Amino acid sequence: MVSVRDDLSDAEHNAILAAAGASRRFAAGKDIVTQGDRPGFSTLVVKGMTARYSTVEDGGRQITGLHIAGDFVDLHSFPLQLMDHSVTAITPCEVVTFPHQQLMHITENYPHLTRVLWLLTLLDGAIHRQWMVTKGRLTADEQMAHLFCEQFVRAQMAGLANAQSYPFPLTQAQFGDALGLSIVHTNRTLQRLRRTGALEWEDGVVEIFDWPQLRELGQFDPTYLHLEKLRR
Amino acid sequence: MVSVRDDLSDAEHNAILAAAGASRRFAAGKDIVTQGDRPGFSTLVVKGMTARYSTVEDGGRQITGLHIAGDFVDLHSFPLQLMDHSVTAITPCEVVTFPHQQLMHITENYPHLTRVLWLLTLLDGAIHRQWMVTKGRLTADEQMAHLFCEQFVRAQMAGLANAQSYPFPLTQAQFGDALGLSIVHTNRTLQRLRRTGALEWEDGVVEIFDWPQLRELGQFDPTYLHLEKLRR
DNA sequence: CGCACAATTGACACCAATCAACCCGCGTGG
DNA sequence: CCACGCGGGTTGATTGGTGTCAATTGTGCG
Repeated sequence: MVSVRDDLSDAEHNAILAAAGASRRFAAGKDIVTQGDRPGFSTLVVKGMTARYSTVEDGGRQITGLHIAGDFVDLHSFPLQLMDHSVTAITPCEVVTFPHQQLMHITENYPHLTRVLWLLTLLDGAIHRQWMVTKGRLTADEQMAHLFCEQFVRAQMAGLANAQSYPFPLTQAQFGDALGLSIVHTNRTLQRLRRTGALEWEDGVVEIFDWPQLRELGQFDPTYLHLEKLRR
Repeated sequence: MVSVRDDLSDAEHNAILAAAGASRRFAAGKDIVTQGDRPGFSTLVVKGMTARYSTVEDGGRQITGLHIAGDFVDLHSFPLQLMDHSVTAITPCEVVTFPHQQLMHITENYPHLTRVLWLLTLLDGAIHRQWMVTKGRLTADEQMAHLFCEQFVRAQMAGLANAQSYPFPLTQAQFGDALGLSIVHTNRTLQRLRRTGALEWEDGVVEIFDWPQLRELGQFDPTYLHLEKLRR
């Protein structure tokens, strides 16, 4: 979402580059971090799409976040240490790890950069709250429209979107896990959305035909994505 | 939840005390911060219960978090500035404000204390994720049992609980807004829970009769509350 | 006394989960 | 080459959970 380079001085930029550790690749479907881990480093997505998820007793899975290039998927594990959920690769992924020791050095020496990292985790929290609202108080159609809107804006911010389309390489089952819906109902809801003519979703690409209508359907207001600049 | 004094050195403790600003009181039902505000300070609850919430077009309300004594309700507004949701007083509340200028001073001079503040916001995020999971993948009964469990543990951590009971001063309508259920269904779900004999909820107090059963019902695993200590 | 609010109950409609098929494209092995 | 399995998508039928509408009770308070 927000590139970590935003608003950074040269010194800060160099510090974050120096903190980067190993590059790693993950095949689609592989876990990048697993619930219960104490990873010792945090992971920045460089290429591909990842999902945070938790499972429940009956085997159900809930995806609690989707992350694309430029997102830290587990920056919270730096202060919290223990992973309370898993992160999996939706597509083949390329990531860079940031050892917590290096992040510690940053927090000891670069207060503004520390606030930027803090802010990145707060954006996740803001998105979490919005998902709670859509899950709790919107219909399946509205919720789905909202998620399509959100992902469009986030893809734009990451520079991954075209004027009217963006990559969205989920299966409908995964999409349903993010929405908290069954596969069947996800499929039917998607078909209703398609019939509105607001969008199409094919071959991992969402194409928006009628943005005002989609935004209206999903009651989408991007304020919670905090597109404005960070306080220095 | 976690008292901000945990793990703090004397110097850090003094710094946080020095950062405290005005004390304020709010009557039940009054907003402490409102969506769209740029408060310029963050608010720590000293007494009473507060709720974060957002509203949707049809007038529906979703409560995205409940906060008790010891919780910062809008610490995220320090890095993010703009409030993307509102916070209201469930009961009469006493709070202390921390001017962002003072928090800025802390982040410039107390790296470990900064990480503690960061951690507090990350705990909110972890709870958000858990709420998403219960909303998306558990039944109303399970979700309600889970919330009762969570609130019990959090009340214990704040020193507000007795051995088997804790204050829970919501109306059923507010409780339903937190669960994402209608008032009627909230009431019926509560009655089913009561009939299990696991708990009672009367006059703003929850009394737990059968903790193992309640925990089992709600599939409650407190890992996500990160009860362990912060990395120094 | 009258009123507002919280809790509760019944009847009903509807949204979404489940179960069960089926189609399709693709890769693989006989 | 073809049969087969498999994952992803789609559809129909049915069930069940949840929302909505409406009404009632009880309580506290002006």
